[in-house]
Amino acid sequence: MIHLCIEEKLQAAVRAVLPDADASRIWVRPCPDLQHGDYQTNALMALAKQQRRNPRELATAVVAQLDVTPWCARVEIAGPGFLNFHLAPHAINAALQEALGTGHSFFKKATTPRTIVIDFSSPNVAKPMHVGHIRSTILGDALARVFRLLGHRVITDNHIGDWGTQFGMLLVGWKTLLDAATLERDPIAEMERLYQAINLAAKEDERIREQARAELVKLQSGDAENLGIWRRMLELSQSQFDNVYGRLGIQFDHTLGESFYNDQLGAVLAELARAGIAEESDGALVVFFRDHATMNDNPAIIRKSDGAANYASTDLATLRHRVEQWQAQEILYVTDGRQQLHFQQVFTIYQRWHPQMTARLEHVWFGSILGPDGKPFKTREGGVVKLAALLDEAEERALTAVTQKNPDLDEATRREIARAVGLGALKYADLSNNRQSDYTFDWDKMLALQGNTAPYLQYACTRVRSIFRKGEVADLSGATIALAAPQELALAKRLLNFGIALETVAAEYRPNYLCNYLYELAGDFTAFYEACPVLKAGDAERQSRLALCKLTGQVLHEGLGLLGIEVPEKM
RNA sequence: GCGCUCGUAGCUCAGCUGGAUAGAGCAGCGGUCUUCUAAACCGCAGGCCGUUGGUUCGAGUCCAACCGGGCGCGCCA
Repeated sequence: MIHLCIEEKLQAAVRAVLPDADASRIWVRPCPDLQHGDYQTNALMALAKQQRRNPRELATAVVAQLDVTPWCARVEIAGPGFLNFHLAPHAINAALQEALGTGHSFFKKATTPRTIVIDFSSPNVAKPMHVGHIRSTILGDALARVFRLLGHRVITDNHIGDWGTQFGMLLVGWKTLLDAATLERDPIAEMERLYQAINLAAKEDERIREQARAELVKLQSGDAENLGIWRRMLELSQSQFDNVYGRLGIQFDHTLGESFYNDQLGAVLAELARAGIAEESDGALVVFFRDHATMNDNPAIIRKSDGAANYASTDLATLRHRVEQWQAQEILYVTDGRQQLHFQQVFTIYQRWHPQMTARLEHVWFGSILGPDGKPFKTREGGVVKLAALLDEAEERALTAVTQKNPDLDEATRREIARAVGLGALKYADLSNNRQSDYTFDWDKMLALQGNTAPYLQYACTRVRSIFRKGEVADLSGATIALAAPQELALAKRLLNFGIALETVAAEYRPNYLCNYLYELAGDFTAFYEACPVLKAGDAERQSRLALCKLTGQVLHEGLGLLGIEVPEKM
């Protein structure tokens, strides 16, 4: 948090020099090259440009007002107007010692906590969860964890697809083709089979299509039998969801699916029509964006011409619920990038509907997962990759690797390690990419112990733990830290920047910044580990190095935890 | 046609309000285990950052045009 202290002083100095300027965006970041210093700001150059001043002169004036004595040994003006801050050794030591004593890891809680709703995962009832749900699920969970740690009030909501036209088909299938034994054994597979069979039959046979429509109408009008079947399908699906989320270590505060908003839709649509926001067009209720720069050609249908609501109307009702009932100040929708237009429309409609609304709405979108051929990821047979099967394979592959490496461990231990490593690898592969990029799914790459992978980071953790297992280490909370070797200094300075990584994740909803940080930290630790013996060092040095190990383990563990990744004791 | 997005090393990817010599991993080449886990580590080599213009003291990053890929665009979600 030293950087925040420096930043605060720097901003104060800028205000002293330029009272009218906006100093809030004058940030301090780690120097990309430690040759130049530990922290730098390049923001004075931008400010100088804006103020039409000479950048070096401005920098000189700011430095004259700047007092960072407790933290910095010196401050330099460099190049066209960079400010480079060189940390004072005792400040680094003090920060590390404080973290050792408190167990608190180099970040600061938000001074003004926000209420943040995060909408993610959103699987469909009666269908298997598949690879298409994984990015949303993992990204949403990681973001929720980061915002919680930073002190925000986070509400996670699983907006499941539990209503809609597919239930007409499913009901017909349930009533005519249901195999009770299969349903007992594998309910999701059976429901999927019913849906596919009826769908196929309906393509050939108009009567089946008519039957499905009739069953849907009955369901929607509250028919007891159909509602009962629907509830049963919901229960069966929920236990599948619970199973997958249990394996992934994910919990939701709410699971308010589409059906939850059914009885609000009529009123929502009526309000939008009455307010003149929506209008009839070809029998549907539609919102136009006639004076909008890019959406003037893309109207949004909020009620179909057959009178049924669709996902736009449900999303509007959902949004209202989150703003009004939960007092959300920020709502994140973690979905596929293909829904950008949809959310732009929903957000715009809602702004027209509730112009006084101040909540920040963000579509936190992500790209596709591609197979080795560069096309959307499928099974060898060209089918959808089911999520449960994907988790199984991750664990199996990790088990093979662990067994090769450590054949002496008993099977239960190896399976437990494989679980953490396999699922960790799967999650990390997703999180370590820029979420907006498409990424190529590759088992070997994600499970590799070299490179920016979960196993590499977990391995670094086990090396730390191994030291403590062998070392019989006493309490380190009062240890004196002295940093001599360059690897010790580099590691120590990296530790200080954990909070910056968290800040950038939160600012841009991008967990890959945390991944990059952890990878760099693990790299620094490895360099230290290679160069600096810990247990064999002399007393004072041993204490200091053990302290570094402890803090590294603490930050790695906490960081991986934020990504939903567990750390095995051995691997 | 309109819109979104991507184009960085042979491959897979990073690149944080525009900033200092563009970074990793794999693959390639060469090294390191009587020493805290060598599925580890170190070194070498590898780049007109799609093209062309523009803005700027400074552009992989911003703007425009073009080339090439992916995706979206009235009753699926």
